[in-house]
Amino acid sequence: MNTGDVPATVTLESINSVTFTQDTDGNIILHCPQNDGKDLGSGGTTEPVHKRLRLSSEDGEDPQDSSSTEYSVVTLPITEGDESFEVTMTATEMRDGELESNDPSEIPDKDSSVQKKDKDVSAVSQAWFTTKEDKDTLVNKGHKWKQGMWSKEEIDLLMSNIERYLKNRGIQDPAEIIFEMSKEERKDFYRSIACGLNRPLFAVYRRVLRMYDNRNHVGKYTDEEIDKLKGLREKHGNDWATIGTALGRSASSVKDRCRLMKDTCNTGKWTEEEERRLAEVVHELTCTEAGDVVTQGVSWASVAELVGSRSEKQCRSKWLNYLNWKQSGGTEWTKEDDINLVRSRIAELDVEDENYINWDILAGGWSSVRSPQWLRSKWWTIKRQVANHKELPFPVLLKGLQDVVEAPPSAMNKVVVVGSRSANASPSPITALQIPVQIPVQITHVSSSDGASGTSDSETITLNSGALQTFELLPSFHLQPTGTPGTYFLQTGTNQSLPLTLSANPTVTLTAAASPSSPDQIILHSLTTDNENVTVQMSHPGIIIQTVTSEDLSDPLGQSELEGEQELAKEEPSQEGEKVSSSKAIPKMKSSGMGEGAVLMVPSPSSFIPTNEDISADSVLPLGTLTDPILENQEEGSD
DNA sequence: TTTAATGGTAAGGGTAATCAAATGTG
DNA sequence: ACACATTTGATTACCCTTACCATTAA
Repeated sequence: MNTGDVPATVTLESINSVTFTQDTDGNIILHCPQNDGKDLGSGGTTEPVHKRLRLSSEDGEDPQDSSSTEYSVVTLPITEGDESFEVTMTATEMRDGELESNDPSEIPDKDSSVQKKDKDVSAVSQAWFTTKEDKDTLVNKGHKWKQGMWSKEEIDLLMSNIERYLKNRGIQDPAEIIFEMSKEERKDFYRSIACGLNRPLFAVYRRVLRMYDNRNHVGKYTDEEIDKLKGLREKHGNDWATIGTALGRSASSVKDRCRLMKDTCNTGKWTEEEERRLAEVVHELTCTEAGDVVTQGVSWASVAELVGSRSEKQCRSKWLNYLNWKQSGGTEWTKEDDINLVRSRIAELDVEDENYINWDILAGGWSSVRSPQWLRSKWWTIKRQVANHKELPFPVLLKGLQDVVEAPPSAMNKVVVVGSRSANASPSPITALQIPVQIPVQITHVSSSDGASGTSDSETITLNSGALQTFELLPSFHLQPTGTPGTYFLQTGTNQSLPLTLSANPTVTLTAAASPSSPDQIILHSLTTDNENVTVQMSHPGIIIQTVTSEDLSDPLGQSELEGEQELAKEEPSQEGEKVSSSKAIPKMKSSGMGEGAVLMVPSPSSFIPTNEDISADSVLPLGTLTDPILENQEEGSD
């Protein structure tokens, strides 16, 4: 909730090589390399220094109650050729009790000088609790921590923590520490790398083991492996470690694989008899009756046992994604449900992170929802319509989707525009502020009325989009090649007027209008459609229009940017036609040789203009560049 | 000897990506 | 009927937490 924003801005001058990162709660962590302040008393200490910034404004502060003021980074303009940078921060009032605890008996600090301020997060991240009591204790003290899938931000932080640890000790490969060192030798490794992560230590530990175990993420099991696995299972039972070693797979991997191949398993379509049995068993084990909605508290292992012909996962999947819904009188999911989900249900929650969505509540009493789990996966298919959904902060993504779900299905196409902050920006992925809206444009031909890339008022660039559209950029926009074939910056040479209007019949014309935000480059800023016109507002530096033509599909860049594009909005007969306000603004593209379209990835509607309030989580300084082995590393390394 | 911290295992609920069959569409 | 695109159901590789056990240091 950013309702209490105080317009306090502070300019900091950074000292050399200090890095800011931000944790999942929006706290800013100041990372100071070891040798910078090499006093720090205890000479032996080699811990990296992490400081959670807690800036206090004079008068907002009331030390009496434990309310405090949190600051978050909102902008980081980086001036080139200058060591310094500016950090603009906004102050946010914290409600007391949320994270604060003045309890002096908290987990003791071992390193008093450095980490004593980490009371909130560290109590969690520095505790190896696994028992119910441990958790209850912490919960009772008012602590909260994150569960579930790790976000990209968390992984990034973890990686940078690891990298820093390695650097400090001159170690190259984290696997050395994790798999070769004795406990003694790697003392405090896990504690160090858990800093800033609001997760229990054991969760960090688990994740790290998985990440760096080369026998994990091996990929699909071959038939030979399956055979071998069956044999090994006979011989070694549930000794997964031994079986794993013999197979060159991690213990958890072979364990999971075995779960899928219960001895007498049917595959493929369920028979009516099987379905009947499944329902019967589920209701019996959960003491419910036919027609009741049952989505939790089911022991699927037991269910599978009783059903006999299916594995636990098959049973669960069948039940949650189909059978329970069918039996309790569910209705079909419609396009309106899509809109309802995105524009109302989720939006009303006003949560900052997807992880805070309670799908159980959301799914309640919604007859076309098959189960909370199913609804969640529905959300996933919706958000994948946004090509760069993974990089977008949740609120930004959500806002952008509000347009996407209402757009006529034909407005979606396999189009990708990749945004970038500026032409010469570092390769860091800066797509934080960009809301993709996809416009079916295929740029098959680019011509310029005069060769001089300049500011001639009459310059016209035509993007021939095949059957449907032609883009004309007026008067002095131009496309600047980026070096990647088919990828351009859309650029203005002088102060251009914005927004632009894009009319779609049959020529799409970008027309300049009022005041610019950037003299050089512009970004599409909003897109609205009424019957005939598509209006695009533009501002902010840096946009790449990447075209994806049939020929380009073999291009590696094109490929990678296209991933996850399969399920773009479907055409819906829409019986209640009048419900949806959007009409067919954009005629469906004939597939006459069109292949794929081009995609524009644009920042969001005008309400979303990246003013400072909207910039947050991703506006952190670049961290180190340690790659995530899970994502990056498919080949073998050390073993 | 106890006890707390740390490190570890198996089980099982879960997610997300992929494959394949079914269905829709011009 | 067809050629195809899209949707949906099924599968599976991988993720995460829980419950519990083992070892070690204090």
